[in-house]
Amino acid sequence: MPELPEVEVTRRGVEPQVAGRLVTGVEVREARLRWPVSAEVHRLAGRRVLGVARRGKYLLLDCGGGSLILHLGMSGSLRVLPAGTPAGRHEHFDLLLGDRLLRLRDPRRFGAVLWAEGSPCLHPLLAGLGVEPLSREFNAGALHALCRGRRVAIKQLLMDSHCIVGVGNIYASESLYGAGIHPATHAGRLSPQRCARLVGAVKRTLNAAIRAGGSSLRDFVRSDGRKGYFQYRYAVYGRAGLDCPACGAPIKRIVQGQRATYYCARCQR
DNA sequence: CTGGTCACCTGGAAGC
DNA sequence: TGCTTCCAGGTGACCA
Repeated sequence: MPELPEVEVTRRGVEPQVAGRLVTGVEVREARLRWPVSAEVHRLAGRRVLGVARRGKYLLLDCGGGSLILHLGMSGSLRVLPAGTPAGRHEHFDLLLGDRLLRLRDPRRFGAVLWAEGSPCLHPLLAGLGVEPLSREFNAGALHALCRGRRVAIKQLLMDSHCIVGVGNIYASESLYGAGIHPATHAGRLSPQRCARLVGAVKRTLNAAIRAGGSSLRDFVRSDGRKGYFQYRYAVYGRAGLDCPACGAPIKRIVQGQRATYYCARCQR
């Protein structure tokens, strides 16, 4: 379930384990991910990992002069393990770093392992990305401007990575609940005041999830193998028919853009 | 440009 | 028990 919080939790776990280390090799056991693992990835040996950044749901391993781009898709997770640890099913990629390795497991293979020469932000997949929701640039005015003239449901706009990065299906529902906004509201009809409430709710929701180590519904584990526990804190996601924690009304489930949305019809208007 | 739909892939749970 | 159907964290490509 890697949305921004899971990717950020992964980044924070991975960075101290890999920064400054020399790449001693690469193992690709399955190259058929969302895109074929790019050929340049095999030539990483000899480069040094300088740091680990995040842009939206992408992890960027800065190798100086280029970056390894990792995406966890729907079911991916990254772990740091001792060198030589045998690989299990769905463990498609290892970055070897001397006495340890960084391993990608991704059962559904919607993830990606790509190489970006030079600045990763110029890569076609990253160049068109929207605002980082935890940055100062994501504020009421910015959200209101993004919404202007748009008829899409606000929930779908929140999830549109060309507008705002990192907010996926879980945290979109949770944030709209936090803001008291009905998920089907046309984006262009939100007042500046409601945009301000939504910005606050998104930031609070994402930060709370990061503090909880993310959500572990099925596949996600942190880089040390521990699970996150934000899934126990959901107010609405996956809770159709159960009581709203605030008012007790039954949580509703609708489908928007072929994705499930959960909300409280009493608390969210 | 906008909004809507489809595809990619695997596995777990629910239904019959 | 066994087979079928549905559903799941993402997002680029394609269409009208």
